Amino acid sequence: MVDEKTLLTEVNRQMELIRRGVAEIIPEEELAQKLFRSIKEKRPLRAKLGLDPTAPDIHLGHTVVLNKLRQFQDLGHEVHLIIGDFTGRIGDPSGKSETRKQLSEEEVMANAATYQEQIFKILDRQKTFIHFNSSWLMQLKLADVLNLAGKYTVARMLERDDFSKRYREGLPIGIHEFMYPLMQAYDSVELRADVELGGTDQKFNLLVGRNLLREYGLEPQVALTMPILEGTDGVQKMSKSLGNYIGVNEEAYEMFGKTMSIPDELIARYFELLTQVPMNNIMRLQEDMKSGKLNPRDAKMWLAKEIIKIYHNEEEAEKAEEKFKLVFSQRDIPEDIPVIESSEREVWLPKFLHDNSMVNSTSDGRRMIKQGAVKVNGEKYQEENLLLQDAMVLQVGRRKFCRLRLN
RNA sequence: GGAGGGAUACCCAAGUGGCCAAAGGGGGCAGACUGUAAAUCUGUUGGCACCGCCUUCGAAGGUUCAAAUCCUUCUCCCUCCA
Repeated sequence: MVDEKTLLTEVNRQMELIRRGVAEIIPEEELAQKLFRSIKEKRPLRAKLGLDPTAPDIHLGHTVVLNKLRQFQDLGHEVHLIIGDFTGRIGDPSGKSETRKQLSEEEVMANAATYQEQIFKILDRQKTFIHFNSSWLMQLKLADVLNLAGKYTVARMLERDDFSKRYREGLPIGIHEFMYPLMQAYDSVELRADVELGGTDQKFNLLVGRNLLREYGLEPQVALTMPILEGTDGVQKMSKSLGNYIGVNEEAYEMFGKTMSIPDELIARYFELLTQVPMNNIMRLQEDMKSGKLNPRDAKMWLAKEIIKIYHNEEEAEKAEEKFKLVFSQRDIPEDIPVIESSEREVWLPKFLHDNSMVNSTSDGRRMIKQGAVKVNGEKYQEENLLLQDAMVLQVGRRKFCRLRLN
């Protein structure tokens, strides 16, 4: 039997780790209580995360929440992922900007599979449970649905910014839209979730879950929100459609470069939300950058390596750094560049570059040449015609290279 | 059901007969600088063997020497009224 004091120390230790990077824990004391009981009774907490099955490509923005889940696992708790296949299959006819397209069962399953493959780069497979919410939502009869709807009021639904704003402005709100938070909340009921995680944009939904559990006479879940990560542009949230993302499946060198392109101000935030580097070290790093002791560039290189270590490995991280330094610091030509074959001797460069997808069009090619962006064997080349030689290296801009092979 | 407003390049947005391949901003790309693919500054940003030609301003027709701009029809979006 463990004494109370040891228990409390452990609770505090876990709480401190869990607090890292979070936006809000609602309410914090309740989480501490749940932890206390969990440790005392040796019964892991059930941490829930809902996933949308429409976008199976995971980027670092998604990993902010996943990392937090992983942390729960490392502290001995369980992760329950809910694949929202029900809504995906029903489709969303209200569709504000774009109508959510209806997915077939096969598509949902395929997406879920890719999801998992990527998610387990972060989560511990042993402590992860996957559920499809259609398995219970599909069973509900109209009476059940009405019963569910009866647990909430329109006024409470309108608390959500999005709804109240649209209501005020006279924009349409589909009645079924009120059902989505309730369905998500119902997932928590089915699961008996202890804590549900999500981005800050999910706060309302997480709280509906909390209230609904109470309505069903169960212990309310704790809502834990994580910040929305800015993309490599440093302003807008990371998203695939904005093209400011770093995907977890990307090559190491690509990850390295993209990380180097984030604004300096974002370095500490990325460390905090994307790596396991201790907070003390991050604070020190921040001070050193401020005092000029540490070049932000070097901090970013460290960050890039830390990120690559997670999704690839240490060796890849080192190699990516080497290559980056070679290309950008020494302005040298890397070894592993694509080889293009040609049987011609003399070519018109704009077209040749276009044919080999080094530029977007011949016009673009001409512009590049004019702007001095084209190099042949490392020398700036401003002519439009070029005599090809075997093993010649062509370069457009800083990072597009190719080596010729004549045949 | 009625009245009105809108659709322009990757995005936002000017232009309401020729000077429009189409202002401005964002984004992208490139150059300079910085031993950063940060910041800053500059250039560039439809295609084509290119001082010329071809295609592009929601779609299709029409008027004109000349249309993003005027006319007709159509599609979609929005606002107000019922």
